[in-house]
Amino acid sequence: MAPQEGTAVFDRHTAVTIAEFDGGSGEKKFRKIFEEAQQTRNGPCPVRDVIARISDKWSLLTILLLGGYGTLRFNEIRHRIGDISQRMLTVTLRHLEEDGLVSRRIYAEVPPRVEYDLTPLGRSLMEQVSLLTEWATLNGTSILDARRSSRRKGR
Amino acid sequence: MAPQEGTAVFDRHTAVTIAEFDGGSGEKKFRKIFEEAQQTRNGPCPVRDVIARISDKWSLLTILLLGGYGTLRFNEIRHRIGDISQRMLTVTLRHLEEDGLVSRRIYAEVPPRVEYDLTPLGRSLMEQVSLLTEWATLNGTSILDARRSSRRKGR
DNA sequence: CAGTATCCGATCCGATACTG
DNA sequence: CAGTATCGGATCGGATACTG
Repeated sequence: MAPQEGTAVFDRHTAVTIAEFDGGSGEKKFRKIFEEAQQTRNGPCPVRDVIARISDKWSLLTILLLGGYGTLRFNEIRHRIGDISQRMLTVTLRHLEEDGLVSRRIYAEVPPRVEYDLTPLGRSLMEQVSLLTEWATLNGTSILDARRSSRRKGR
Repeated sequence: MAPQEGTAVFDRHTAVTIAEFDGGSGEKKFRKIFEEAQQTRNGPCPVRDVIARISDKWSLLTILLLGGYGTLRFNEIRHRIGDISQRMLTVTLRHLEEDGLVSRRIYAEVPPRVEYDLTPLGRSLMEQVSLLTEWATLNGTSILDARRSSRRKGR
């Protein structure tokens, strides 16, 4: 069980940690995932790209909203989210539409009516995101506690 | 099956979409998830908070890396990610540590040695994130294709 | 109703220089 | 080795005013 890939010599405690980790369920898989997420340096990579696109203040929330309520009009989305500006909702929806995650249907009426919905692709993403969200509701207080106690101890 | 909550009258196509969606697996659950993600307006909410914290360029990638390789030293992380600046790695790791997702062990040696690892909380998050990443590797090309064809069509 | 257009402050993030 | 400190450009995102 010699160290590889330039990792330093382990002390006893670390060795145990690594051993436990290696004994667990498929660390190779996670390594592969990370490596795939790394291809950006040599060319475009979907993982980093997806991360970049959903890493903003409103995308995930919008996807969750459309996932939960189905077809919605512009101002329905706006008011359900509540504290999103008109500009940012427009920008967010355009991005999601460009990526094929949200569909946009315009009805030639006066006053205009525009309906948004998740595409099948968007719905499949929403299912993953909802799992992440469930994790957050379960473990969010742990994070907030850790954050508070870390701040109380200074820095 | 009357419309509720202020939604407009549906045309036939939309009605079908909604019906299919309602007939599916538990849209109420997603509604609940979204509503929980909404509590921020009335007070702090874990979901929006977690979203805000991982919504940056490097957090998810760092979590994936530590998940895949276990204990790593500062420069090991740095070089495996490759294109992260020293400053951003420090900032990212401090945030993750504050939130109790990453542990930091300092060894009183010269030259200094600092080892990072996921905490159990961080590991459980990593498992969710890795699912999201698997989705991205599977569907990333669909997104890139959609984006490209949307850009080709102008705007 | 569903946007656009413009402005501007906040923050993110990289580059660089320095340090225990 | 593993940081900290400082600067400046880029981008994000809110407020406001206007429009088909």
